Amino acid sequence: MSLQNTLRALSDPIRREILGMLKNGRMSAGDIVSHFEVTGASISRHLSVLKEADLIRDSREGKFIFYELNTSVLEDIMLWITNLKGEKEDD
Amino acid sequence: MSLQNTLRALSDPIRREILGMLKNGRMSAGDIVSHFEVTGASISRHLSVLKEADLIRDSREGKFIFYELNTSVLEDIMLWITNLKGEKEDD
DNA sequence: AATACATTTAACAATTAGGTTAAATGTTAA
DNA sequence: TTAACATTTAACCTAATTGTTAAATGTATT
Repeated sequence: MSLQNTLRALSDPIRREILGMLKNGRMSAGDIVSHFEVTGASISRHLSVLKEADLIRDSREGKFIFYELNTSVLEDIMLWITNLKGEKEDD
Repeated sequence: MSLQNTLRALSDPIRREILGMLKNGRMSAGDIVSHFEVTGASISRHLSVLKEADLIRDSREGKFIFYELNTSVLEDIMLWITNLKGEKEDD
């Protein structure tokens, strides 16, 4: 919801890896968990951080909760960086 | 030196503000400190985090240490984000 | 060499973050 | 409605982060 949230969410390697996995399509929480060594509870909290940052969206389907990537907030980071570099390329 | 370091460095609002200040040119540590409410020691550690991340460079000139922005590592973040969004725009 | 100034480093306290296990919630199916 | 499964939430622990003050370092000036 804010640049702060987004950057904080991206500052953890597990969370970045989750985003990378979701690039190939949506996955259930369980499928995501199975790619890591840490517990489901731990991944669940990572997912909630990503969700708070609006980097992912979730939707329940029966027993499963599916997560999918939402890249729109990444635009803000791009803008911030571009601006820092001197807004040479952006309008 | 790594995406991890860079993103971690950017995840703190004071550090981002420091970078924003340096956009307008180099500044001494003391000048940077005077823009914040926190102590010099605290800013000094923020500066060292930014330096470890290679986001700033320092050079001593007499009593002063000047800091300047180094935007080159931001490229890596741009690439990572672009790739996550589907590498539609990059090569 | 002694003092003063600019900045960093050390030592410590408070807060935040990330991990674990156990309990709770939501959903499906018997 | 009970049992089983998928996931989250709670309680707790440890490690990392951020801030403070005090001491240390590096440079300039007298």
